[in-house]
Amino acid sequence: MASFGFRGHDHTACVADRMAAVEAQCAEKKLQLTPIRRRVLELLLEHHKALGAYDILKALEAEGRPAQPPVAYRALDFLTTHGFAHKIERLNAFVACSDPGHGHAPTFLICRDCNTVAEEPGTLSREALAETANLAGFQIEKAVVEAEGVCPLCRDEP
Amino acid sequence: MASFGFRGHDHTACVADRMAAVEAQCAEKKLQLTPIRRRVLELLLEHHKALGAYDILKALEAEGRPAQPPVAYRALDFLTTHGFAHKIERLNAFVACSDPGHGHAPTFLICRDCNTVAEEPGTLSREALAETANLAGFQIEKAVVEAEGVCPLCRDEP
DNA sequence: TTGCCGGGTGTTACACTATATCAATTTTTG
DNA sequence: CAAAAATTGATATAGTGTAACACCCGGCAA
Repeated sequence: MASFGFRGHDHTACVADRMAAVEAQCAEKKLQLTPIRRRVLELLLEHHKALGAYDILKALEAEGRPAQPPVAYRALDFLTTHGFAHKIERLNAFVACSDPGHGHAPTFLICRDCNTVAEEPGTLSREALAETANLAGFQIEKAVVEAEGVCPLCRDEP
Repeated sequence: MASFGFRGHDHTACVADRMAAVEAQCAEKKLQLTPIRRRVLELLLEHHKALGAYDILKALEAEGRPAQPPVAYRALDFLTTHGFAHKIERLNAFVACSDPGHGHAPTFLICRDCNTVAEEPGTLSREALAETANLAGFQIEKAVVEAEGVCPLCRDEP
């Protein structure tokens, strides 16, 4: 069984819940959750770790729906633009957002062994960041924290 | 005149000072600041913004010292490994470190117009981060904040 | 001296990541 | 329905990064 936030959980229900939440948001905002976009999001949720665009293409091919790179990148662009997924720059890979529709300064805990990514809210003090930015006259539009290390599962079972 | 931290400064002196500091550290730690490594660091300092590996290769070629990609990546690997430069994942580019030999959780303010990068210390609360990590049983090895926005120069002169 | 060994460099070739472009199709909207 | 907009399909190519091997040069031990 996969892990989420490095703790065990009912993954099947987890995926279903998140899909339902995204569907609801898409309906509300009149966004088109097309079959491809939907499937890509499901893949991210199922694997529950950072997947590269080409991992997704491989998965699509494996299930008899081969596609070219732009297909994956367009779906991922849709998902990230609307906050349903995030790009982990450090890995050139993507993860499903754990809490669509909220905050804008997530912290990612990235395991360097298994590439599992836990998304935690609010490590970054909004005040501290705003203060730093103001000091420099800089206008922040978005900010992320990427922390790399070892997750508990990989630490215990090397 | 270029800007540093979005404020004007004596850039020639700035470059010289930083080079001297890095030289001192290399001498102390018995690191080989070879001509190529030295030149790459100088390029980063002179431009004072994020440069891609291929930007550096172009610059080297322009000054009559053509080189292949591994040359740039090796130099950059040396510089980043020893804390003389940082990689900005968001840009697939590199900047000289503004304060070699210190802290490990820098905040980068990245201008989306001109790619200038300001490195500010300590926006990220070590305590908050440690707390978040402990909560998840995660062992952090390094963390960075990458904030994207508009620098004062680009905001005033669009 | 000789020979080894390690780090650094030069070079070729290749792998991985991402986007531009245009045509074809579907969906939305007036 | 017709026009406009959004999505998809497909080809080609751009941009980023590394593997692998040969070569050179310095130190150092036999």
